[in-house]
Amino acid sequence: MPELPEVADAAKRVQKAAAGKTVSAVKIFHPSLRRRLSPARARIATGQRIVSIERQGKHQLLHLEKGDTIVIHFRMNGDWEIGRGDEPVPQYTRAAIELTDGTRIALVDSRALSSVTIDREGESSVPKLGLDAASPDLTAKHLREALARRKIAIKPALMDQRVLAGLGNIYAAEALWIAGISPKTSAARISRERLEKLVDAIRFVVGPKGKLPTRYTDKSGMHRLAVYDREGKPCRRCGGKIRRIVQGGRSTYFCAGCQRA
DNA sequence: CGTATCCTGACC
DNA sequence: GGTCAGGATACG
Repeated sequence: MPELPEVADAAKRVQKAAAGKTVSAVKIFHPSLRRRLSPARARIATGQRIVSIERQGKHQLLHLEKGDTIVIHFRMNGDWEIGRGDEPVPQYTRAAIELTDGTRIALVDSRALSSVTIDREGESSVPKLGLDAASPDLTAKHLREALARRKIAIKPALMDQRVLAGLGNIYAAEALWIAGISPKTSAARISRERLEKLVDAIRFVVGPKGKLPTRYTDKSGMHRLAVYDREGKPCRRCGGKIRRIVQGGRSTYFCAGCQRA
């Protein structure tokens, strides 16, 4: 569940299930995850109370009482499944945070690309991120400054977490369709007027803080998408054919009819 | 800038 | 069997 609203929702669920409680164990089940977070490192969390939960872009931070932090990133497929430690682990559980009250926060991820790290006090494995895409502080002016001197197309620029934190492949494409901007447009050369439209579109796809829209990215929400995964289908706005191109190694879907450079 | 890489599953 | 996948990083 990789896009920002899903991560925000996941962070809320873990907040509800874990805030103020004490970690009994962080368990790592998948070998590739264990390579990055050794059992010894995972034991740092044992016995510590989770004092707060924070989201930074698509990273979830569980702050522990001694100043250490568990940092989770779901990448493509990760999600939480919250249950009890005495139940069998869900399918595709790659790691789990178990709490002394019996709660188990399972990290499920069929592809096992999610990451879990533990930062000691003063360390940070979270890279430098741009303004959160759901931030009320996001303005056309801010976006213009963040995009200035970027010699890349707007679509990959929007996905660059240093420009704006939280937008992924689906929502970047959807926001550009809503704003009527071609994904190939040079990021630094978008007019102020179109940036205003783009900001509105970003607000729409990630939703206002605390009031997230129906998920686009689960099965029931996918049909709401205007361009993503709709290659060859008609554009809902102009009837043009939705096209697929590759930018930065990722699929970009757009309507060549009504998304102009 | 492009490409490979980390993984597994779905689909053709 | 091959290709693609909602992400991000490392490297040429």
